[in-house]
Amino acid sequence: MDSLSTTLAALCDPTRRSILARLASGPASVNELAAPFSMSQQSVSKHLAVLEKARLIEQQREGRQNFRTLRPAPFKEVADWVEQYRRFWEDSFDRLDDLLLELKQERSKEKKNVRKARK
Amino acid sequence: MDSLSTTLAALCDPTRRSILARLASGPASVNELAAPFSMSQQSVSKHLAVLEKARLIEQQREGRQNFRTLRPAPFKEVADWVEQYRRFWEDSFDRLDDLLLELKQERSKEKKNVRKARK
DNA sequence: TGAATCCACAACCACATGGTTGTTAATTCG
DNA sequence: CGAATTAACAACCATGTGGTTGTGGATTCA
Repeated sequence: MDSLSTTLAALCDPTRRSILARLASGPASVNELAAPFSMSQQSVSKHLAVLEKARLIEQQREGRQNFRTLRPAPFKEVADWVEQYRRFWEDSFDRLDDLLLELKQERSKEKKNVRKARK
Repeated sequence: MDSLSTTLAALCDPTRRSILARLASGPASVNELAAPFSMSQQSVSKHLAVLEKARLIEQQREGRQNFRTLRPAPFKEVADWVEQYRRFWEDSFDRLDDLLLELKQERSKEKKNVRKARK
């Protein structure tokens, strides 16, 4: 699977996003990360494995404990991807209507050209 | 499932992102959307259903054809979410090291305080 | 009207995902 | 040393996902 798909798949679980939010305030051990959730440590470790495969976090052993830290790159990848669509949500509703109308007119023009080309 | 999770789950498939990219240049029918892929029309329709459940697209019937259009709101939701993490990827690597070092030091300060509190 | 086109619905299948429990290795502490 | 802590590994299970094929309804066109 491509990198962006892996990243988005890792991010689509609320437990994992919550873990990332915790890590945004600094590294944490597995137990610390698991504490807020009503699930087993093993389940949280599975989530951590998913986040690590997506390179959203990295490990750093210290004795018995295993600390996790954020890795920034995939976040930027997501931001860059969604940025392409900014014009859609930033235009006012009126301007969006204009945009869609414009696109629709281009569309029917193309259709006419196709018909013309067939004749 | 919450709205953001549904959106990210819809976005984590490359076929669906490709469909959205096509729709960014204007509305399209199911056949038009299915054409670039080496999969059945029914599979593409399933992907469209996922995108529609996430409110990333909407339908508009015209005779036999069923056109799809982009809906901007969920894109903004994703952009707003990832924006929280901007400071992590925008800081230079040196500054990031500083940041992590800083967080780490805060952490060990907390630890010391905990030990102090126990005494 | 009859044929062709567009597309949705349903059933089926292989595989991934998110949870569980049981266990064990490594490390720290008394 | 022996006990407790931390966290990983493995097996298992229910459910969801992404594909398939078969089918049929609505619409258009000759």
